[in-house]
Amino acid sequence: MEPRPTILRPRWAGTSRPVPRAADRGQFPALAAADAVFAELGPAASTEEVARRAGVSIGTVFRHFPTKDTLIEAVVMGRLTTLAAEAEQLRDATDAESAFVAFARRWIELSASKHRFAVALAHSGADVGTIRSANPVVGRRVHDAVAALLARARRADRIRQDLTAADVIAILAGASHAQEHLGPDPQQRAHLLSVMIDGLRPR
Amino acid sequence: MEPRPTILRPRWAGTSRPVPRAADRGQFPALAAADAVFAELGPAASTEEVARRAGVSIGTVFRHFPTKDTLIEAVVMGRLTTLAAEAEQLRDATDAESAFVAFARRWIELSASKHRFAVALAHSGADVGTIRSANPVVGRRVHDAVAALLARARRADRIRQDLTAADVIAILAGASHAQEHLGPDPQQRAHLLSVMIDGLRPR
Amino acid sequence: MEPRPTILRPRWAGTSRPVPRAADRGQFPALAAADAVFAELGPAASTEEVARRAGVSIGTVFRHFPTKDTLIEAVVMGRLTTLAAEAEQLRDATDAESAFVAFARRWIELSASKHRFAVALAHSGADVGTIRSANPVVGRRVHDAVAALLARARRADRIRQDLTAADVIAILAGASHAQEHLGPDPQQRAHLLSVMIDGLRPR
Amino acid sequence: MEPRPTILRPRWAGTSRPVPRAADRGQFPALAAADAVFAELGPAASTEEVARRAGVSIGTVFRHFPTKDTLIEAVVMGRLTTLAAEAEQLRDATDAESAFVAFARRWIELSASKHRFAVALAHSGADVGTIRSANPVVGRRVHDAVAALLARARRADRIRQDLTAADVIAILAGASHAQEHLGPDPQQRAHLLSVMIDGLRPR
DNA sequence: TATGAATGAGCCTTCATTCAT
DNA sequence: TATGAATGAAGGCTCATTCAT
Repeated sequence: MEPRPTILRPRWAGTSRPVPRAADRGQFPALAAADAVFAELGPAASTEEVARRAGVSIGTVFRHFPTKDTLIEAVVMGRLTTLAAEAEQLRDATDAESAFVAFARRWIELSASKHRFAVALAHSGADVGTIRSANPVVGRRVHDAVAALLARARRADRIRQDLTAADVIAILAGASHAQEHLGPDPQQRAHLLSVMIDGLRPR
Repeated sequence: MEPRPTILRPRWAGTSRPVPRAADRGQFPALAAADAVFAELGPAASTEEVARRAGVSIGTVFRHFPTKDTLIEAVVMGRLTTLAAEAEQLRDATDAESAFVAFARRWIELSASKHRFAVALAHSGADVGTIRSANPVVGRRVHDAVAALLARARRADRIRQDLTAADVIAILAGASHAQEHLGPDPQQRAHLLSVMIDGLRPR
Repeated sequence: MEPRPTILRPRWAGTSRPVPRAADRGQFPALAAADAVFAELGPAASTEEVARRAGVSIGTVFRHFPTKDTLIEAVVMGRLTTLAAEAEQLRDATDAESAFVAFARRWIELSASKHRFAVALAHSGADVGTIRSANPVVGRRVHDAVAALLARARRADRIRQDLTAADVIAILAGASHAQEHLGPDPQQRAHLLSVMIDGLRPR
Repeated sequence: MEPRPTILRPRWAGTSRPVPRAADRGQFPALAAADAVFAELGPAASTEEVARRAGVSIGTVFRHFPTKDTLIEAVVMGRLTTLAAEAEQLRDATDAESAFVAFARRWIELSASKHRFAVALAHSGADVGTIRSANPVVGRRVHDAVAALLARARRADRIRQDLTAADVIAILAGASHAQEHLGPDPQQRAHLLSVMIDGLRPR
C-alpha cells in the first residue's frame, strides 16, 4: 500500500490494542533504557532516544508502552518496586535503628543518582502522591514497608515519635533533592546526609 | 546548556541597540507575567502564554528576552534577589535564632508556592547551583546573606556548628521539595517544617 | 533554545490559543488550497500537502486551523455557503420550476466535481446531517434556501407534493454520487441527471 | 491506485507457494471478519483489528491477503458476488416489475447497511467502476444480471426505456448514498426509496 | 519599538508490512 | 503454516524564534 494515500483514517474509538506482555513483567529492554535515559536527560527525553539506547526502533517502544506516559509510569513503578523490596528485606534486620538508617541512605542514594528524573516527575505531577493513587498497589507497598521500618525504630526510641511514614517519605524525597543542590562532592554529601538523618532522631 | 550569556538583562544590552529600560529594572511586565505563568504552569508554559498574560505580543517578549532561557533565568534571578533582600533585612533583627528561622520559613514558603517551577528548573539543569555559577553576583549575594544569618545563629549556639551556608541552602531547597511531597494539608506541612528546622539545631 | 532538551513539556490544559481571524472570514489562502487538495485527493490528503499547495509552511496552516478537522469543516462550510447563496439568488427567478431545476443541476455539478471529497466527508461522519448540527447556522441556511425553492415549485405543481427539503437534499447528494459512478462521459451524465430530476416531478 | 494484481485470490496464487484453500473459496475467516470490521469501522480499521476479530494473528491475515488493498478488494468482490447471485435468482421470478424492484431494494439495503464502507471505498478510488475494470469477471457478472432484470422490466414497460444497466447501477449506488444522508428514520428512508424507484418508471 | 503571521524542526503516535521462530 | 514482535515511514500538532510591517 502506498503511503496511505486517500483513505480517511480516523482513530476509531473503542478499538482495542495488543496487550504488551513483556512490559508487564518489566522485562522488556526498553524499560532499562528508559530508566537510564530518563535519569540522565529527564523524562522530556524523546522516545526516539530511548529506542536508540535500547537498540530497537521507536515502533517497538510504542508497541510495549502505548504512550509515553505509560513508559514513564513503568519506570517509576520499577523504582518504587525496588525501593519497596529493599525496605522489606531490611524489615528483618536485627537492629531497628541501623535498618531504618540503612534504608534512608539507600533511598537517597537511589533517587539522588536519578535526581533529574525524580525532579521532573514531581514537575509532571507524577510525584509520590500522584503515583500512589495512580498505582495504589505499588504505592501502598512502599508506604507500608517504610511504615514497618519506622514503627520498629520508633518503638526502640531511635526516631522521633511524631513522625509518620508520609513524613519520612517526604523528608527522604527532600533530602535527595538537597543532595543534588550540594553538587557532586562525596564528603559534603555524606555530611549533609548525616545531618538530615540526625534530624529524625528524638532530641 | 550552552553558556548563558545574559541573565539579568537582555542579551543585547550594551550593543548598539537601545536598551529597554523597564526590562533593565526588572519591571518589564513580561517578567512579572512570566513569574506568574511559570509558577503556575511550569516553565513548559509557552512563551505565547506569557505574552498574553503580560498583555503584549510575543514579539515584544522576545525583544526583551531574546531566548526563552533568558526569560526563565530572569525569573529565577528575580526570586533569588527577593530572597537575598529578605535575608539582608533580617540580618539586623534582634534575635539571632528567630531571624534564622524566619528566613528558613520564608524561603520554603516562597519556593514551595512556586514549586512546580523550581522543580522544573532544577530539572532543566538550571538549579541554584547552575545559576550561581552563571550569575555569580546574585548567587553570591544570596549565599552571603545566608552565611551572615547562619553565623549569628551559630554564634548564639542555636544552630549546629558543623553547618555551612551551602549546607543550609541545600537543606532549605530539599525542605521545600519535601513540602510538595506531603500534599496541600497546612497542618502536616507546618509539622514537617518544624521537624526539619529542628534538625538544624545543636543536639 | 536547543531542541527542548530536558524540560518536560506537558500540554497544559486550559491554555488558550491565538484566535485565527483570517480563517474566520474564509480569506486565508490555505482554505482555497485545502478545498482544491481535498477535492482532488480526499480529506485524507496530508496537511503538509495543503500547505505546499498554499505555498505556506505547515505551521501556518495549523495556526489558522488548529486541527485538521477544523480545516475540513471550514472547507465544508465554504461549500455549503456557496450552495446556500446560489439557492438564495434563484429564489427570485421568474419561473419556479426552472429555478428549482437550475439549483438541482448546480448542486450536482458542484459536488460531483468534488465528489471524492463529498464521499469521504460522509465517511468521516461529517455528512449533511452532522454538519447541520455541528454548524447550525450554515446548515439551516442551506436547508431553508432549498425549502423555499421547493415550496415554490410545489405550489406550481412542478414537484411531487410528498417531498420535503430533507428528501430533496438527500436525493441531490445521492445524484451526485450516482454521477460519479457513471464515469466521466458528459452525455451519459447529462442523461442520468435528467432522469433523476424527472423523478422528482409529479406523475 | 496501482494495477491491482489480485482480487479474489491472494497475489501469489499460482506461484510456487501452496495456495491456501479456504481463502480461495472465500471462506477464510479473515474475510468474514474483514467484511464485518470494514462495514462497521470503515476500511480505515486496522488490519490488526481484522485479525483480532477473525481470531488469528495479523501474520496470518497477511499471509492470505498480502496487502491491505487485497483484503479490501476481496471484501468488495464478496459483496458484488452476493449481489450478482441475488440478481440471478430473481431473473426467473414471475413478475418482471416486482423482480426488478425487489432487487433494487435489496441492493440499497445491502449497501446502506455497509455504507461507511461503500463510501470510503468510493473515496479510495476503489468504487464499482474501478473494480469493474480491475476485475472484469465479477463486475460483468453483476452488470449482466442487472441488465437481464432491466430488460425484462423494460419489455413489460415497467421501467423507462431510456435506462441502461449502467444507469441503473449508478442510480442504485446514489440511492443508497441518499439513504445515508437522510439519517436512520426507517419511515423517511422507506419513503425516499419509493420516490427514487418511482422515478425509474415510465411516465 | 511593537506586532503577530510565518517558519520549520521536532515530538508523539499509528499501522501496513516483514520475518525469525 | 501460524505467530506476533519488530520495523520505519508518515502524519498531526506544538512552539521557540524570526522578520516584514
